[in-house]
Amino acid sequence: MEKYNPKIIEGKWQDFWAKNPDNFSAKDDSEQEKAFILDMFPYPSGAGLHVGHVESYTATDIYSRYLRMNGKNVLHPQGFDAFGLPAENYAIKTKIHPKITTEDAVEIFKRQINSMGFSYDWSREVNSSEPAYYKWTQWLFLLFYKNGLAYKKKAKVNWCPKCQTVLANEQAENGKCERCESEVIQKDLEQWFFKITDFIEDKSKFEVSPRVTRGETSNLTSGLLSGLEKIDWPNSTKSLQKNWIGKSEGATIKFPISNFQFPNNSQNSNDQKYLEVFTTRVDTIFGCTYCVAAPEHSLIFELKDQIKNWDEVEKYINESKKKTDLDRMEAKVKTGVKIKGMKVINPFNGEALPLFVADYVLSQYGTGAVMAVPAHDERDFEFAKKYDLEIKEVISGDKKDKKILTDDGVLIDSENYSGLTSEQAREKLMVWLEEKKNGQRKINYKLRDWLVSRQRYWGAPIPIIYCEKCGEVAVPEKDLPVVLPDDVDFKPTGESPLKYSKKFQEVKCPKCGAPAKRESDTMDTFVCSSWYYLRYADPKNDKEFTSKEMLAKWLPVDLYVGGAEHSVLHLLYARFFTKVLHNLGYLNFDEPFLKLRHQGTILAEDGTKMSKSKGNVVNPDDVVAQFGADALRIFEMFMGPLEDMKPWNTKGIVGIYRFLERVWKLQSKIQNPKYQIPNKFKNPNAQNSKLNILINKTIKKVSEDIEGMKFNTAISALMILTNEMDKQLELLITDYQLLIILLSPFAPHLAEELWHKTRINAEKINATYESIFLQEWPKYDPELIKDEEVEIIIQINGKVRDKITASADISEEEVKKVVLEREKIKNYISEKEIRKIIFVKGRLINIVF
RNA sequence: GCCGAAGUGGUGAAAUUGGUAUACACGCCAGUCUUAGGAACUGGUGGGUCUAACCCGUGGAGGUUCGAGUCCUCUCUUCGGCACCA
Repeated sequence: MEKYNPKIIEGKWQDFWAKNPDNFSAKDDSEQEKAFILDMFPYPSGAGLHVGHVESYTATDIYSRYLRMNGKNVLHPQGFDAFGLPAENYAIKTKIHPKITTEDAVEIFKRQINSMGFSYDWSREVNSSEPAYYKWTQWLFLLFYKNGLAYKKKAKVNWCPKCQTVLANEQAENGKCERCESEVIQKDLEQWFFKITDFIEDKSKFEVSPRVTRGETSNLTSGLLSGLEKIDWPNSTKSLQKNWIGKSEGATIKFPISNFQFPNNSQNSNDQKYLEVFTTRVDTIFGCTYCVAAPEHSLIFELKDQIKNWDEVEKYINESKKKTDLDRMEAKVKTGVKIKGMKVINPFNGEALPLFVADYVLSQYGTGAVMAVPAHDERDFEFAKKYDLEIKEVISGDKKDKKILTDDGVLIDSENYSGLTSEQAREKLMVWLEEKKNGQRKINYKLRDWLVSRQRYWGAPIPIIYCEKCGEVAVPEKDLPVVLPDDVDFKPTGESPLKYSKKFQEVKCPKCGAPAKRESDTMDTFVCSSWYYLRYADPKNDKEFTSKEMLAKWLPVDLYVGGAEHSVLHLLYARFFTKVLHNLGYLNFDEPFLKLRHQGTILAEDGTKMSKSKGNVVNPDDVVAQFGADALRIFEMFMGPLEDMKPWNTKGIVGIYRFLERVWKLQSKIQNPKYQIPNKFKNPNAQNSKLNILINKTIKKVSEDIEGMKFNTAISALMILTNEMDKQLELLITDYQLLIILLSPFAPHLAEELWHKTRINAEKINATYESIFLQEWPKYDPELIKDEEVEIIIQINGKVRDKITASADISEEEVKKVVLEREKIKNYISEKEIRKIIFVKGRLINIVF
C-alpha cells in the first residue's frame, strides 16, 4: 500500500471535478427541493485567500455536499465583490489600472479556492465590476430613482480628506475613516441618498409612485425592525441592527417663546414662536428647569434681533462649528451660553424657563433641542451643576448607587399627575399634549438615509445626466450600462476622476438632445453587494436583473455564512434592497437571508489578530503544501464551534493529518478486497455487532451535527469510529465505504480517492466511474443505535458511588434488588433509613436518605 | 454608560439540554520498534494523597433540586458593538 499523499490525490480529483461540473451544479429544471447555500462573496484583495475565508467556505461546502447527497438541488455559487477603494488606491500608487489588479487578484483567489476542493458552481460566477453586472446595479438605481427612493440633496456629510470622498455614516467610525483612519470632516455637499429610513417600519405595498407592479405578493412589506423577528439570525447580529436603527418612542413638545416684544399673551398671534423639543420622558416635564438648543438650531438665527447677548451667542456658535465631531465627542466638559432676552414657557404649568445654546445637544437628532431635566438625566445634571441651575426632583424611586434617578418611578410634585407611575403619566400627558395641540407622539430613529455617491473611479457610475433645460434626467434603460471609461487619471482631486474624461462626461440629453453632462460620481460598493445574491439565480440574463421564474425557483437564500463585521453595513443594506424590491412587486419575499451564521475570527498563534504588519498571517497555500487541503479543511472545522473566535495552532493540524492517515491505512484491514461491490452504496447488512451499533450511532451523530453546523463534534465522532475500526482485525469493505462516505463532505479528495480505490477495476478513472458525491447519504437504523447493555450509575445522596452493567430496559425493581445487595452499597447505607429512591431508566439510580 | 456574546484541564474544546464533568485532539510522561529521528506504535495524563478508600473541582457568592457546567438572584473578568441619540 502506498503512503497517503495529499499532493497527488488532491490535484487529481480537482481535475476530475472540474471536468465533471454537473456533479455540483444547480439544476434550473430539476423538480427536487432546492437549497440556496451562500457565502459572502469576497473582495479580491491582492493579499489572496485568508484562513478566515477557508473557514466559512469549508462550512458551506460541507453543508452543500451533505444536502446534495441527501437529494437536494443545491445552488452553491461564488463570485467577486470587485469594485472598491483598495484597487484604486493601489492604482494611484503604481499607475496600474484597477481592472488589471482586480483581474489578477480574482485569478489568484480562484486558484486558491479550487485548491481547497470547494464545490462551487462556477458557471454562475458573478463579478460586480463587469458591465454585464453593473448594468443591473444601475438599473436598480434608476428603479429606486423613479420611485422616489433615490434622491439628491445638499447635506452635511462625512468627508475623508485622505480618500478624498464622502463616506456613509456607517463608514465613519468614531469620526474616523473606516479605510484609512484619517479624521473625517463635515462638508456641505450635494450627494445622492437612498431612502432607507422609509423601510424601518412595515410598509404597505405600492405606496410609492409611479407604481411598478409585477407578480402577486403580500400587500405588506415587513420593516427592517419587525423583519428581524422572523429570520434565524444570531441574536447578537439582530441586536446590532436594532441598535443601529436606534428607535426611540416619545413626544415632541412645543415651548412658546416669551420675550419683551411679544409678551406671554400673544399666544394666538401668528408671530408666536415655539421651541420644539423631543423627549422620551414626558413624565419628567414638571422637573424641566431649562431648555437647550443645538448651536445649528434655526430658531436662534430667527430670533437674532431679540437676543440681548447676541455677540456672546454668536461667538459660541462659531467656536462649536469649528470643532469636528471628534472634538465634540472628546470634550468631556459640557459648555453652553445662556440666551438672554427671552424665556421658554413650559406648556404644562406656564413656568418661564431659561434657554441655552449648547453643543451637547445634537442638531441632527430629534428637533435639535431638548427640555432639560437635571434631576433625571445625567447630561442635564452635569450641565446644571456647572452653570448652577435649578434641579427639581419629580420622580421617586430607587437611585441605587447613582447620584440621580434616571429610571422610571412614581411621579411627585407634578400637580395632579403626582402618584402615577412614569408609564401611566406618559400616556396621560401625551393625551393632554395632543388635545391642546402643544405637541404630539413622535418616534425618532438614529438611522439616516444611506449616502451612496462616491467621488471615486472604481465603482458603478450613477446613471444620471444633467441637462441645462431638462435638469436631472435618468439614463434611458436601453442605454445601460453606463460604462466606466478607461482613459482616466486616478489622482484623487476631491472630485470624481470621471469628471476629467471628456468622452465620458459630454453627452446629449436623452430628452431634448441638447448638450448635457453625465453625473460623474460612482456608487458605494455596498450598493453592488446589496443585490448580488439575486443575480446567482439567473447570472447571464441580459433582459432582467433576474427573471421572475428563477427568483421563484431559488430565492430566498436558505443559509448565508460570513463574517460578523458585516452585521450592520452589508446585511442591513441587502435587507433594505430586498424590501424595496418586494414593495415594488419584484420579489415575493421580503427578507433575503432566512438563516445566517458568522464564522469566528481566526487569530494568530499568539492570540492576537493576524495582520500583515505583524507578519503573523497564516497563508492557506503554505498549509496545503505541507498537509493538504483536506487536513486544512478538517482542522479549521475541528478547532471549535464555527462562530467562536479561536487561535491558530500549527501543531493541532498534525493530529488531523494523523487521523486522515489512519483512515487511509484502514485499507489494509479490508477482508477480501475483490469482494463484489454494489454499484450504488447500500447500508451493510444489519448485524448487531458492537461495531455496527457504533456505525449507526455515527451516521446519526454526523448527520445531525452537519445539519446543526456543529462540525467540530461531527469530526470527533468520525475519529471515534476510525479508532474503533483500527482496533478490528478485519473490516468489511461496506463498513469501510460507509466511513468514507461520512467523511466525504469534510475531506472530499481523500474520500473520492478511497472510494475509487475500493471499486472493482479501479485502475483508472473512466467514464463509468461514479463519484462518491453522487452516492446517497446513509441512513441509520433506529433499532441499531440502542445499546443492549448499559452502565447504570449508582448514586448515594446524589454522589456517584458505584456502577453496574445491565440490560438497557432493566426495570426499577430489578435494579433496586441488585443494587441493595452490593457490598459497597450496603456499607454506605448500613442502618440508615432510605427516604427516597430515584430511578432514571437506563441511566442511574439515586438512593437518598 | 447601554446592548450583545462568552468564562470548563497545561492548550483547542466535549457534555444526549437537569442525570458518570473533561469526549475528541494537541501537548506532556513512560515504554516499544529503530543505527538514529518522529509528523511511527502501545499505555498513562484535572488537583490533593505513596496507593486505595476518600475529599476537592466548570470565574466568584448565594439559591432551587434527590441531583446543577446546565435553571434562578447577585457579582467579577474578557471580547465585540454603540456611545452627549434626550
